Amino acid sequence: MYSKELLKGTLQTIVLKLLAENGRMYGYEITQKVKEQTEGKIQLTEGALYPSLHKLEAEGLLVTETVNIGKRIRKYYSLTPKGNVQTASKLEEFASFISTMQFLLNPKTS
Amino acid sequence: MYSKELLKGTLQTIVLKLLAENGRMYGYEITQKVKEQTEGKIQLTEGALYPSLHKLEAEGLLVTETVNIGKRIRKYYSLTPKGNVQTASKLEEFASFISTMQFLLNPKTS
DNA sequence: TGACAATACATAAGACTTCTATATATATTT
DNA sequence: AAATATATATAGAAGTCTTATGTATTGTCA
Repeated sequence: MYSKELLKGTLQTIVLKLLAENGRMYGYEITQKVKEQTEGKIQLTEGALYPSLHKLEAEGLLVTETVNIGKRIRKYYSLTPKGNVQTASKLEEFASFISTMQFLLNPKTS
Repeated sequence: MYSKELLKGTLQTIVLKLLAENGRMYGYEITQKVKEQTEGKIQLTEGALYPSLHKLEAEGLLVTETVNIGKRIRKYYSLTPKGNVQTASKLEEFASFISTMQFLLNPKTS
């Protein structure tokens, strides 16, 4: 598990990318997928995830779909066209940021 | 310039690494060095840098040295032994975080 | 069948980091 | 003489995430 600060600013990017890849997902599924794909190194907390999802929805990047699974409600999130565009630009920005940081922190080798 | 959020959590790492590399530096020098080395892509603001330096000092990772340049005061910061240890571990953590993120955001190619 | 863990949603309060704006003062360039 | 660069610093605000908590259903194991 990484120090809390590092993850800041990357949560939205992670969520958007996962949705772009998987079509539609629900909150709990996202936390599990991230945990699984990072071998537990990144674990999203619900207190961070849900506000973030709601914010992305309010911004028009996501839409929701409510499905009843037995007596339980499940809320699926998926990207809007606007969300797709944002995802691409967020990923680009992150990639560029990483390469800048790598250069800054390791000027001799990269 | 990157979105503000991305930088969060990396400022301390940047500062520590620069000090490890350059021996001792003063605040303004740090902002200029980062700007120069990243071709303006990362620009530290004073409002972020000074509180961060003070915090690192309070934690015993940095020590200060005040020097008079003419009538102007200049405050040099340098790493303590504890600061050196922290720097190494921060850099390691960051490298690991980056590789996890790259895997997560681009599972096909990396 | 009873208890516990996993699934699934969500919010409130607070911590922490960083930004914007502001203040102060000297040195250098035009 | 004015503007810009150098140099430190703080206050207030914004934003993100954590911790803690709450609710309810479903599955598993003893």
